Amino acid sequence: MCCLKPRGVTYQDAFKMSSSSNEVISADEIKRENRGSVKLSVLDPAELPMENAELLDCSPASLAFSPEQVACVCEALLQGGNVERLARFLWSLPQSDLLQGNESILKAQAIVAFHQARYQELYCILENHSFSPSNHSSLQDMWYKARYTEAEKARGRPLGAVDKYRLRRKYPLPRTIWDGEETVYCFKERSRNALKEMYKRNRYPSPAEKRNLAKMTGLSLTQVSNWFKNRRQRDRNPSEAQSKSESDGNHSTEDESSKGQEDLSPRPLSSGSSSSVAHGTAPPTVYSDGGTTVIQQIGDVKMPSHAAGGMSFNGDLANVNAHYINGGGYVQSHNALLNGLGTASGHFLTFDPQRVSHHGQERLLGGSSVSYAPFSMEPASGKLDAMQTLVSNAEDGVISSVVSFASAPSTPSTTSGALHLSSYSVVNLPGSETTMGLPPLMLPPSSTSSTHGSAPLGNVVSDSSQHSSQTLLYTQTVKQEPLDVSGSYTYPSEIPLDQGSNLGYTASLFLSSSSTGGSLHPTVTATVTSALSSTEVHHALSQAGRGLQEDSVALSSDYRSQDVQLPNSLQVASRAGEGPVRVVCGDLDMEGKELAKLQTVQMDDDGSDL
DNA sequence: CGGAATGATTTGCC
DNA sequence: GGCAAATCATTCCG
Repeated sequence: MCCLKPRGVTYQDAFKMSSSSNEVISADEIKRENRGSVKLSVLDPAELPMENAELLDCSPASLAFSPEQVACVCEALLQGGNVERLARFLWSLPQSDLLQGNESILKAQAIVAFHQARYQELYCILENHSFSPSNHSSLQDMWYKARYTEAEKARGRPLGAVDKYRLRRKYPLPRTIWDGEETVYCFKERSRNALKEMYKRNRYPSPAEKRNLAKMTGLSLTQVSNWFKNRRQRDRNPSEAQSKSESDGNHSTEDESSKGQEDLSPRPLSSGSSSSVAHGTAPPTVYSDGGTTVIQQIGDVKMPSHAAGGMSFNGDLANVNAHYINGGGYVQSHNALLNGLGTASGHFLTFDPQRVSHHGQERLLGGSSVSYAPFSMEPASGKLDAMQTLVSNAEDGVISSVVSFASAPSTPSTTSGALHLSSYSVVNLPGSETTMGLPPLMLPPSSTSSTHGSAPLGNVVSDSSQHSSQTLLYTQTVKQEPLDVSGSYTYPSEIPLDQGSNLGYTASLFLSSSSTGGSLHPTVTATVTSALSSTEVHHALSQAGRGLQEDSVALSSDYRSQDVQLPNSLQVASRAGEGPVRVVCGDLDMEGKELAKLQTVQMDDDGSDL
């Protein structure tokens, strides 16, 4: 660990930072101001019956997240793409959390370092920790972009393609973020050989063969097709290049006489040079505007199948610069939504990154933002950190995400009262290779704080003095608005669908409570439309809710309007091509007090007519 | 979809 | 760095 970010910021500091941008927007306001947008209403914190006093003295230590939780938060924030908030979150963590080498945290640190132009730190992180292949692509991009940016700054002018190429040669990727497979002209030799082999046998492969070849090589079908097309073209007029140069009045370029056996003479890659170029395709584009560098796209999101399910933050980062709205965090543009909460409960909604297809290739678009809530409280004032909110920006109707956590403090003193995101569940869609949900970080049920506080809903333990606290995380991907649901909110309806993509949308609701003073039995009504079979829903619900009894998940025959005792988390997912999913979570009820009115999330699976 | 022309990158050499 | 060849991508046409 060479150069990890210097510490020195305390929870209090973190709180100040976040509280400074605290804004609570009422649901009504949101409704009014965001017609056609997703809205979420949350009860005004002020109405909560809690005595803040008791929530006050919650020492920072007591709010510690488990490593998995920290990682999950990082992932969520990463996915949202708001680096500012991610940075703040990291700052708020104790050193110990940062030093444990968790990949998500490291990744988060790297991203923050990158965005804050602390490149040495970035290199250090990347060079000294091994990252999983799924993260390679984005981290590689970061590595190179950092190099480019540095060089650009040093030279005071934008770099050309060749300049970048040279930098890549000069600063080869560390093996920690690269599988070591050399590439030439972006194609791995292995892939090229496979193509050549096939070409030798058949210059006109059938679609099926191309598909197969694409699968084998990890290239896209288009790339395979282009390769054959180019190859045939070269074979047809091998002299083209020559004539070109000749017309330029130049040397004869004798060379190409190689024609005949070119199959056997692949150009050796930079003789022995260990460097490499690791872009699969679609080289990143960096626009330099004045002093700032705007990343158009980080990483080729068009990942080869094996990398599917990898990070999605790359795309998100893309537009962060362009869309980020100062720390104040709140709504902006047409599709935002938001709101914070206060004291002991928080509810949140999230929208997620989006994707668009581009020439048949899937890419991620950035532009989402994240908000996270109180990771700390201010002991002195006892004021709970209000949830930060932020805007989710959407492009072309695709709503991006907002993730927020509402933390709940608890009792004074030591062991008890720790805030628990009691459960994390992440949807991992079977049928979807490119799920935009949270990464698969499953928190082992048992691993959560032993002491107390994170009793699953439904098994609520009543612990005298304590007040209930809730943590709710909602993350979700939304696209297009289907119908309207009873009193629910709606999404813009004119959202273009991405017919080409093959997405699975997921919605996950995390609700935890270290409640006390009575049972907490919020009810979630999940209305799932057409996307899932009742079995799937049942499975999702029961799986998600650890404390949930199987039989408490009542599924109606048409699996709609199922009322369930709120599990720790609820997940509903749709798979690509299965149609819209709608989830309505409402009527959270706690001790008779309505805490959250309605939370609606609708998901629509594009390309449903596959 | 394949072919031709052309654009943009990548690579090797000097 | 300049330069040109090699290679991959894109566009237009039939």
